[in-house]
Amino acid sequence: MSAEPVQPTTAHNRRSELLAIAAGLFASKGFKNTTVRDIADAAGILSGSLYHHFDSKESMVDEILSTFQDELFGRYDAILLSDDDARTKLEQAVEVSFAAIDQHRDEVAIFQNEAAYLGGFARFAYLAERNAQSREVWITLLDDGVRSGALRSDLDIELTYRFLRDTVWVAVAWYRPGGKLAHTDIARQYLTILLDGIARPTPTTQGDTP
Amino acid sequence: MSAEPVQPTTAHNRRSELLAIAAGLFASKGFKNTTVRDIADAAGILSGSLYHHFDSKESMVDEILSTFQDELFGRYDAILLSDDDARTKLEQAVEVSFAAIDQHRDEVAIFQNEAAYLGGFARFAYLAERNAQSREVWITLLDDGVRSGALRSDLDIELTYRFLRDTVWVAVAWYRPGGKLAHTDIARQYLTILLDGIARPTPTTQGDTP
DNA sequence: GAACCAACCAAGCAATTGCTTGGTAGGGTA
DNA sequence: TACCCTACCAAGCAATTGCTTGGTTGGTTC
Repeated sequence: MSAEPVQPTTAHNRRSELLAIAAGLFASKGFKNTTVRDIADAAGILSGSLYHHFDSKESMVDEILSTFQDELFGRYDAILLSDDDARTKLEQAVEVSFAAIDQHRDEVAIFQNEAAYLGGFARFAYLAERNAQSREVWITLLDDGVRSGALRSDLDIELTYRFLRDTVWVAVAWYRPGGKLAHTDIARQYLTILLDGIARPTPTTQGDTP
Repeated sequence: MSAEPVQPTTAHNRRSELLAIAAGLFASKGFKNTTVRDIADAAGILSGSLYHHFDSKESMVDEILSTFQDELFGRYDAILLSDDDARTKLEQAVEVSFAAIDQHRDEVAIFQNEAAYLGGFARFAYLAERNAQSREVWITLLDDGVRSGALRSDLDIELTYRFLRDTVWVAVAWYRPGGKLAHTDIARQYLTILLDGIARPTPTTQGDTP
């Protein structure tokens, strides 16, 4: 009756194994649409047995999302602190984001689809904080880009930020690893489309060096 | 206990009134997270009374989505059939999309968030069809754009299509009517960012007219 | 070989869910 | 007056849901 019972690995990993299974279901069916019985079935155990590992279904998403975000923002911070120029930093941020989509597709999808709903609960208040933090990262990068002359000076930073953020993350809806394009290729192409619009035009006329 | 009982209008409109209330809840909380009691409360009636107007909760989303899509694709078709040049058509398609976000925010949001899940049911098979149809619209516009020389010829059409589609529709996540920017302004700005990347560079060198 | 432990089962409970059923209030119509 | 119709109520049922409880199993440790 149950799906493939994943092969038993070393003791301490069962927890993360179950989390990965749950993440896959949450991502594809939605949090509310996924029952604890669904998760248990996919893991080859009974639903009650899940509660040996986790307090609740809620704490499963909690752990999935918070773990992922901690890692992601660690990488953003590293970029911000580096010595590279503004344009390079912006490119790196985009690349890191696409790498996250590649390596943590389920987590990104869950965050994309459920953050608005989950954010309403006190327990998930950190989602809103992370969202604000993310905004600061992009705005900083864009501001630096404009100030350094790497980006056009007539940009509506706020709108451009949303454009950039949305454009990057929605790719999770269609990207599948192992496809024709690697995530690095997609990041490159996205950046090309983006920067040839955002970047200052090639020396034609238009002098606006600050 | 119940929220504001909407003022009674003429008889035949009660149905669409209830649909609008349901759409608002589906959009903000998600389909599965919205109970028939939620909808009834918001309308100031009891949950059972909804079934005087509708067969099921499912048929409510069904009517919401299919009605919206019929209208939207009518507009796309009108654009495709017009005599305008490729670039104008592309701009119009983007503008129509942003107008849809402005005038049917709930419907767009529901489609964005629930289509993947609902599409799994036979009843909502038309969602996948509409999706394919939408792809044809954008691909056609992009192909025409490249062929006519309005767009760069080195574009990965498939990737550009996804970029364009995603970019347009995710705006529903943050756009609120009555804000600083009208939907027409946003469409303009998006097009500027987009086209200055997509459109062939201003006559510098680069001769690639086919 | 006794004690311990992580991982799980078997059974079920309380709450929530979509939906049904039989009835009623009030306005319009002949 | 009699009839009908729309919009609703009151009560509740069957299924599903998250979660609990007490027990079992197989392996490891001392």
